[in-house]
Amino acid sequence: MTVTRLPRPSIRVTADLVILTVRSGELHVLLIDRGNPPYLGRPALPGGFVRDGETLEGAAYRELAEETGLLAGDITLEQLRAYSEPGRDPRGRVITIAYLALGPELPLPVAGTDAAAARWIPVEQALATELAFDHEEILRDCLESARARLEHTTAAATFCKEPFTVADLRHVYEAVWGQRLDPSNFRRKVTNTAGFIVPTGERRFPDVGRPAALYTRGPATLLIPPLLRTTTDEP
Amino acid sequence: MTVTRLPRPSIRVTADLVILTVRSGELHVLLIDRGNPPYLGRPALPGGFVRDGETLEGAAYRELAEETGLLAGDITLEQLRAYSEPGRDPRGRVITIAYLALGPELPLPVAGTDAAAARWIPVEQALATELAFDHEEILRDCLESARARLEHTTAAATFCKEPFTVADLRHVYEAVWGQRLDPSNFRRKVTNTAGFIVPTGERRFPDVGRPAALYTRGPATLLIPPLLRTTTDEP
DNA sequence: TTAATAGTGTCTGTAAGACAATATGGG
DNA sequence: CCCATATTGTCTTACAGACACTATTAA
Repeated sequence: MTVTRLPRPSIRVTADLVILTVRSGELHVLLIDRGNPPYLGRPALPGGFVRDGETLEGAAYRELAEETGLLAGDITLEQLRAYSEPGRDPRGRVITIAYLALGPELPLPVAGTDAAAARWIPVEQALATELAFDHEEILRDCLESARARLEHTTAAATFCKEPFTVADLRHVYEAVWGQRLDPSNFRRKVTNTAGFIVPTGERRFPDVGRPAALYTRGPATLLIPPLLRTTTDEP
Repeated sequence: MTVTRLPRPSIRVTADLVILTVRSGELHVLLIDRGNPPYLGRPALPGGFVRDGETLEGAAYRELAEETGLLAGDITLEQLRAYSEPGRDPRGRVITIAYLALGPELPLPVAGTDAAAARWIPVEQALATELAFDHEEILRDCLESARARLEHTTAAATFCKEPFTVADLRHVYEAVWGQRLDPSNFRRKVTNTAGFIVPTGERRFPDVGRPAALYTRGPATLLIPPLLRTTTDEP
């Protein structure tokens, strides 16, 4: 039996970012307009090639800083999955690892990058648009991941600028899940989960209605028991 | 302002497999002994380089077939995550995407591959061994992923050769979670979850004790509500 | 009959959904 | 006072954990 030396092709690797934030009660994603071929001028997820001696995480945080000015301390990126269809990039063999970030009302993206423009787009609108590459699939996968994450972790609080009210936190769930939640039951749930939110003792006085107590993020990262969506269906 | 052309290094990519099965009530993982440097003779996860025109999934299923003779129809692989530390492979820049497979009592691995040997090792023993590369970290991550998967999906049934009894299914949970479950409450849970297991009407007559009803896997993939471990702790 | 395992029934505490009731601010 | 929102409380149902109890086979 002859042992054949298998081909070990060189592959270029990118880290692409799905950066989500809630603006005016609606979930938005950061998109750029591509400044180079292929898909010139087409909306796309920010991202770029991994450099020598750089981890995927490093590349993802570098891209994040270039596009938004946000540093690693400001926001947490989480690896989602790899996309490897041979034909997915016309330039050749490119594998992309997608990263998901959840942030509070983020600043407008910085200019001066490769991208012709970078801006916040409501996710519903983004999904109705023709995105570059297979970025629609990546965005859909990240969305489902983000929705599931809210069920089992305290990640929703990272969408909130501190200090925040229980209603602020609830609005995050409502925006990401696209579903209204009962304010009373929601409050009971989050206040009974140790370490989720920590009261500051301060209050916020809105234009109308009773003032609300203010909170900061607590040390817990997991929600036990989880806070489940009511309408769950097969994937 | 000068635009610098960024380096876009070529990277080699592997798909590595964490194949788990339950043998004699204990969770086992498939390991090979490396037949080439680096880490010559050291136990490692099976896996190999992605070829031209091949997806990561394709490479993973090809490796699976080469190592075990199992085909895509026999077992499902699920992508876990990518490992990209620059120094993780002494041969140069190699990024690995890990795949997780859960299977019923699987056949002994086929011989005649690169690997000097392939065999089932209890996971506790594998974790106490010095594995090649960063495979211990990959194995730990896949283990935690498998444990979490049993909580929210019907994946545990894929560990069982059909037809199986409720006790067979319970033994899977006990092996993967490393924790005893109450037979009575476990039965109530799985039989009340629509589409998890389907009775065949047949029974199995063991050497000792009352015969048990036999089941096959049902169409459901998600467990709603989930079947949670009692002892859950922060990651 | 006994040993051993399969399977059923019951009690109890926790938590979620629905929703009423009360509190507290600004007009 | 009225409006809007925050916050508390109550009732009901679902379900998990503990565990007693019954059923069915082989030896």
